[in-house]
Amino acid sequence: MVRRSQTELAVLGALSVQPMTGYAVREAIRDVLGHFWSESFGQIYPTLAALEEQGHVRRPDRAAPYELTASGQRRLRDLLAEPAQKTPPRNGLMLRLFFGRQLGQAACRALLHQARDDAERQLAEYTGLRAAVAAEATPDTPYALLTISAGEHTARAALAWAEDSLAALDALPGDQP
Amino acid sequence: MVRRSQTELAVLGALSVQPMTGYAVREAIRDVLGHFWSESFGQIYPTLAALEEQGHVRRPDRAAPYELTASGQRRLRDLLAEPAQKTPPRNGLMLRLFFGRQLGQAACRALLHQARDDAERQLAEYTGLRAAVAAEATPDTPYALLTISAGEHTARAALAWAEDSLAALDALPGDQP
DNA sequence: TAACAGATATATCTGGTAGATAGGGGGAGT
DNA sequence: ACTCCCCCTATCTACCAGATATATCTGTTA
Repeated sequence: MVRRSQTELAVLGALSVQPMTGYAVREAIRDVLGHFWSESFGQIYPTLAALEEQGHVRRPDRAAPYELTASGQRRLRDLLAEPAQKTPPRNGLMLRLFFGRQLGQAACRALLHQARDDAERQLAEYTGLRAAVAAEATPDTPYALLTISAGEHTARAALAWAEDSLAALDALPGDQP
Repeated sequence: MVRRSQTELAVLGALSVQPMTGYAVREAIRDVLGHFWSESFGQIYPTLAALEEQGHVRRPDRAAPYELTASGQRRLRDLLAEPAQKTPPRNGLMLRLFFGRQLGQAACRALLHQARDDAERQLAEYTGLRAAVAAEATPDTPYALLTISAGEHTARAALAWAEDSLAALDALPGDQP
């Protein structure tokens, strides 16, 4: 199976909202899609160049922002319809907890405390984000709320897991804090 | 900041359980850490060669499995103590749902159905895994159960989110199925 | 016994990807 | 004029996944 570049879809999607420079594409992806997607300059600029060569994206002049062409709009729809390829898991926290006996019980507790705090902070972020997005009702709003809801569910799950796990570690025989 | 190879930690961790060939390392990572970690041959073989050169890993002869040396054991502990670097998010499902209006409501519903089924299947997997791991009690078992619990929490959250989202889409004005 | 299938094992290549780095240009304040 | 500080465009290195090539070993079937 051929590996497909996922950057193309994200860049076309960003430009479907409004014309932007490469820099602004990166900002938009970080600020708007940041909780489930990320792109780096090293990907964005070559992708924009390739898209321009294929006519999916255009710049009135060298200094103007990139804008989607009709063919780019079509390309976006095609890519959206392709099945989402899932990225292989790589969770450094779990890797450390799995070898927790060798890391030590105290260090594991510290990791879990951090995970709990992270989840709490994230949950608060999503709550604020939900309010901001819900405030301005557009045809796209319901779909954006779907992705925010996913973040909330995930953060709440992480929070509950961290609490459970701290309790489980406390019940373990061994050096208590 | 220097980027650290995360493969090194995973390979040393696998070899800390028992001596293995490169092929077996890959199998162990897939079968035991598979729900939160993955490695490819393209990473494992060069990493093993580098670890051997640094003396962290040894092979009695060319055909024997790799085994951890004392310095490798130390290296493993050092890497475990390093803070886990989180991988940037890249969720193709969310990317598609975010641009759901352009994808179409029916296609979004199909994606959510698939997500719900995936979550259900995963949850069943974790339940089976928990039973298998809990059956044999070793000093490492409680830590393995922590990572399984994380999977269960995440899968349950994904399930609930998919149900919620399907309901939200149904409540949306537009082409109903 | 020969042929075959399938698992084990090692290695390499291509191309996607992250993160660091470098530097040009323009506006704001001093 | 000077010099920050953004905005903006790149480029490079290292990391990484997945496909592929190749060879050996083992058990099964003809």
